[in-house]
Amino acid sequence: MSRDKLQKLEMLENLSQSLHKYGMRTVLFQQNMAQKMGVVHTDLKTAEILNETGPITAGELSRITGLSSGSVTALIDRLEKTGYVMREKDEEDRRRVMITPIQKRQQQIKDHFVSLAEATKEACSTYNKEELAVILSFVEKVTKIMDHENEKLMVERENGN
Amino acid sequence: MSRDKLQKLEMLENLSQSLHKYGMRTVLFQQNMAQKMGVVHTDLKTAEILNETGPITAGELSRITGLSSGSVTALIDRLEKTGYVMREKDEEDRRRVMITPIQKRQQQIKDHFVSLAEATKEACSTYNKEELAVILSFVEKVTKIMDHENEKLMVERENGN
DNA sequence: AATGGTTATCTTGATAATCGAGATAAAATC
DNA sequence: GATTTTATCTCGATTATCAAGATAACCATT
Repeated sequence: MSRDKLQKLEMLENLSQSLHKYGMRTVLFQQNMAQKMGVVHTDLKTAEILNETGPITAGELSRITGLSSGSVTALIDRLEKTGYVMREKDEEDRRRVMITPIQKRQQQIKDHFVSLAEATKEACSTYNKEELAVILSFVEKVTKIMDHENEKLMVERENGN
Repeated sequence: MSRDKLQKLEMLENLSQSLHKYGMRTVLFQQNMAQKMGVVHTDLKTAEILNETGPITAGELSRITGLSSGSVTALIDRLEKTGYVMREKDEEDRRRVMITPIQKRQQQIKDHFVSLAEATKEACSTYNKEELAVILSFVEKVTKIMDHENEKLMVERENGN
């Protein structure tokens, strides 16, 4: 293998490890933030999921979070009580319960992430447009990979470990 | 503001949001993985912390994880029982208990992340060395930011919310 | 329209992770 | 040497989660 190729492999390995470290910090950050907001880690996680997906059913929430149906019911109870979401019966299929995020509360959550977002934008402002385009493509790429890996794990779980 | 500048600001905002989405998926991934491995989310998180820090005291673990001292004791009990760590009395300060990760088990954890790491490296192999250098610098940059934000949250917590 | 089977959510009792306050013991400070 | 602080552990209470079963709506077949 060429010297150039080896160098690149090394960089890829380096990148993979750095990304892993970053991921760990993200997990810690979310947990710290939940604690600051006075909610359980699961609750913040769920609010964030709903923020991205919009209204979904309890079943979908169960699948995404990996919680049992019973836990999801309790989870929704908590989120409803604290005003983050509301239950809405689906008129199409009346067994279904749609979980709808409440805008006002969602905004309050986002406010907590402002500091992080600003720091990120600030730090990345040193990159020029071409570099930013590369970085953005990278983040979107690894996001897709995460989606794929998560899908694999969810399917495994459904087929009984 | 110039048209160019506006475009860049938009890209930065876009990047920040994409990164947030990626973070959410990382959190879900770790939770899914913990479930697959049959351990509590906290336990995997702790094992990963120890993997990076090396041996630390119970107190430091309490600070990093945000758990109470009582919970940390129980946490270490679980990790010790399942062979992930061992307690070691610090001879310098005999109140202290050092938590030392056990290599063999740590490796077993890493094995679970191989699929993700390979997929990441594969996907990023399309970038050339210059691009990879930019991306790597970016990841290291946002990791530092996360460290800083986490430190802020930990200090807030210690000063009673 | 009746039946049986599947799907979606909720209910309930049990388990266990976490908290919080207090106990113990070692170190640091005066 | 006495007091205060620090580090961990112990233990009872709380609560998030699970697992299994109940309920109710949908769907397909007859």
